[in-house]
Amino acid sequence: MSSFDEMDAFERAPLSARAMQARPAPYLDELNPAQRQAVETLDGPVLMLAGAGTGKTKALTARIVHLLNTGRARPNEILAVTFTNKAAREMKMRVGRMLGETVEGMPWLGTFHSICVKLLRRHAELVDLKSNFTILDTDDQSRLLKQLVQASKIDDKRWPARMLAGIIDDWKNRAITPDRVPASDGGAYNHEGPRLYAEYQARLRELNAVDFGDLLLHMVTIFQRHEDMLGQYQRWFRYILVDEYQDTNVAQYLWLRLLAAGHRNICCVGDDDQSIYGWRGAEVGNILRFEKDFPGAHVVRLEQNYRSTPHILAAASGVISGNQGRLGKTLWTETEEGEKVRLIGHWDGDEEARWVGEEIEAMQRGTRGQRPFSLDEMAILVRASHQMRAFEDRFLTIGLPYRVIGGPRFYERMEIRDAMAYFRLVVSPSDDLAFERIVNTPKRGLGDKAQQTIQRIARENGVSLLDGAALAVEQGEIKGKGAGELGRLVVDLARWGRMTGDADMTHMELAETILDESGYTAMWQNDKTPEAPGRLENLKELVKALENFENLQGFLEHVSLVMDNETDDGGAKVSIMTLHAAKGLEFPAVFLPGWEDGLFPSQRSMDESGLKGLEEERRLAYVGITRAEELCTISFAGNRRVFGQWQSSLPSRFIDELPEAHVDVLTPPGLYGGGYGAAGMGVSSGLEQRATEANVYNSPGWRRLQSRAAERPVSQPRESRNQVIDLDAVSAFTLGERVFHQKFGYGEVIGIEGDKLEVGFEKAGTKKVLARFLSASDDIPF
DNA sequence: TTATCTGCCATTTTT
DNA sequence: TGGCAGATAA
Repeated sequence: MSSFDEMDAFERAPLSARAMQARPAPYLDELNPAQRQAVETLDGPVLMLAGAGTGKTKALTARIVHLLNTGRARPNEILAVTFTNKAAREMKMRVGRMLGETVEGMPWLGTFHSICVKLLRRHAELVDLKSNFTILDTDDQSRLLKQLVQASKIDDKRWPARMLAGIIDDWKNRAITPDRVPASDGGAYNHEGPRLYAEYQARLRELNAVDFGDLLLHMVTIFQRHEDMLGQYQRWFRYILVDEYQDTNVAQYLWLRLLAAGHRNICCVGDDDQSIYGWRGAEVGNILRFEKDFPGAHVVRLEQNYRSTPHILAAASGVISGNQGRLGKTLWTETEEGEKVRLIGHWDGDEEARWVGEEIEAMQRGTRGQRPFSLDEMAILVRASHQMRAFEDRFLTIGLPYRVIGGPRFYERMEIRDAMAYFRLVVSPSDDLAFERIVNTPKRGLGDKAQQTIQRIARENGVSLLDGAALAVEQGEIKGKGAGELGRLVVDLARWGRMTGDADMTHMELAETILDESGYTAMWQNDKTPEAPGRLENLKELVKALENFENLQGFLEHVSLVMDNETDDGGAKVSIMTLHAAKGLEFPAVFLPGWEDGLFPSQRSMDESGLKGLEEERRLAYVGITRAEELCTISFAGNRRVFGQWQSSLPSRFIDELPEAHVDVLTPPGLYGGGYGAAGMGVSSGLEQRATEANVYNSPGWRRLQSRAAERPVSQPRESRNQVIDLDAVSAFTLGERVFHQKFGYGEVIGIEGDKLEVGFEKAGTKKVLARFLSASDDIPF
């Protein structure tokens, strides 16, 4: 700065620019203009509307790095919240990588829940808890509720406890404490809901426990009641970043608003089009309302997509444009056109699975005209997990390696919870829920009656169940072999408890000792059910996982919040998962099966939530399509076995919403198409036939479908459909038959091996082709 | 107390 | 059709 003028310019430049002159910011060069704006607008409220695949995480991490680099905040002054541990981990990793070697910890980068645990442990006394409270998982929660329900003499047949659990969760999601249950909700759970909620909360306090919902709710309560403390945190967290804002529920929203109320330096990132957790309490309204909540907010749209081809984006946009009240984004891309979204109809669900299996194999070999895809690059995304079975069955029979993503988490497995209950009891002997879980596991001859006795004695003496058990044994209230076993358990637990302080023993060794001496390991070793070996394996995993922690306490502290199972046992596999589980992931090739009305969009969604439900389903469709990078294949089946019963169904209404110009129909018209109707007499259809080559299929099932289609109310016209049910062509050919192939032309069948045929083509020579790519040549009438 | 049976009921799921 | 929970029988 030699001249005055330069000095002046420097003074007038935004603070960030000045700071950047001091420090190089190479990470900014890698951003597109929108991303850069989102990163550089540091002060005041910012809403980053990030469409699918637009580099949201990149922008978010760059923003954190920028805050640090410009000296706006120290690492511990940034509050960055995510929903999942995975997202938190990834962000941590990327921030570290961007910053280079010197990675200072970001103590307040984590999930809503983990951050709230940290805060709540500090201030537990403000909600009548001790700072070593336990966090109940859903299983503990429902057992507790069941006890309360039964104690209230409520018919838990008609009013299942899990229903109550749902209602209470819902209240907690909406930040409603027992004293504030709105009158309109008073009738919940046979009018007992509000009372039981209060009882449940009281019971949790007695147990010094919280459930997941409480973590947020308690913090909101504390902040609302203690302004001074809120003020401290408002000053402490100078910048707030929120990922997946469209998934926040009311409690999370309030929590954020309270914390941001002072400086309003809050940056929320999200995509209203990807809000798919409404049923879990997420409020799309939060993101739609952002500009009202934070007047003067900068809204930045990330619209350049780096993931998918134009056809895929266009298809996704076409579908999502059917939704009302969107903030609106127009995704665009520079990538080359690629293939259109493929659409194919199948006769039934089994046929669909078979086709997908073959298609995957073909794509793997690269014989479908595309580049070869590795199995890791392909995924099947379904609406409901029961759809997975058809694929699993099929893939098992053809020996196609696959992996199912989702399903029960590691720590949700029975053996893991049992083992953890032992650990819990060793660490905190007054953990009654843990005691209940394992008193009779393994079987110790302590049935209902014995357990009731323990409960009674514990209550009479005002002590924990474990102490009650000790008394019961002393007083001879428990008889028979149970008495000896129970006495031994009590003594053992106390002994293991003393061993936690033993310097000669690692906590892993202790854990093993507990599992062995309690007889728990032996229980599974003696179990001859097929899953027993797997459970023993899981227990080993559990002990191994302990390595990462200082001691048992430390492990238990974190495990309920941050343990997930990512057992990647090498080898390329096709992924199968639900659409929900796929959010945030991407694959070069994606299969979206089961696009049938009732299944997807799900009838239940529409029944329960009407238009709102339908729109969420549509967002789910949007999420599904936008997972695909190069090739997206949508399919449906005309018949499906539902709960063992065959049902025919109509293609999903979302299929109608796909823009025709970006869709390649792999099956010919006929079913709903004008003109071809019931007069059908064709026998086979080739998959490669295009829409222009009409074909009809003649069978009872086909006719059933047609009549169903005809019955459809006029209010929902479904005209000029472009797809037809495919049929299994395998058996349709005989040696010497004259056939037609889309690519190779006419030829004669000279050999049959299962579903593969050897065909001598007139022009292309002898080839081995899949039967389904052939049609009897006489049946190409049009 | 434990083993077997019957009958019910079936989305999406993170923490 | 199948998985699970509660009821029943041994």
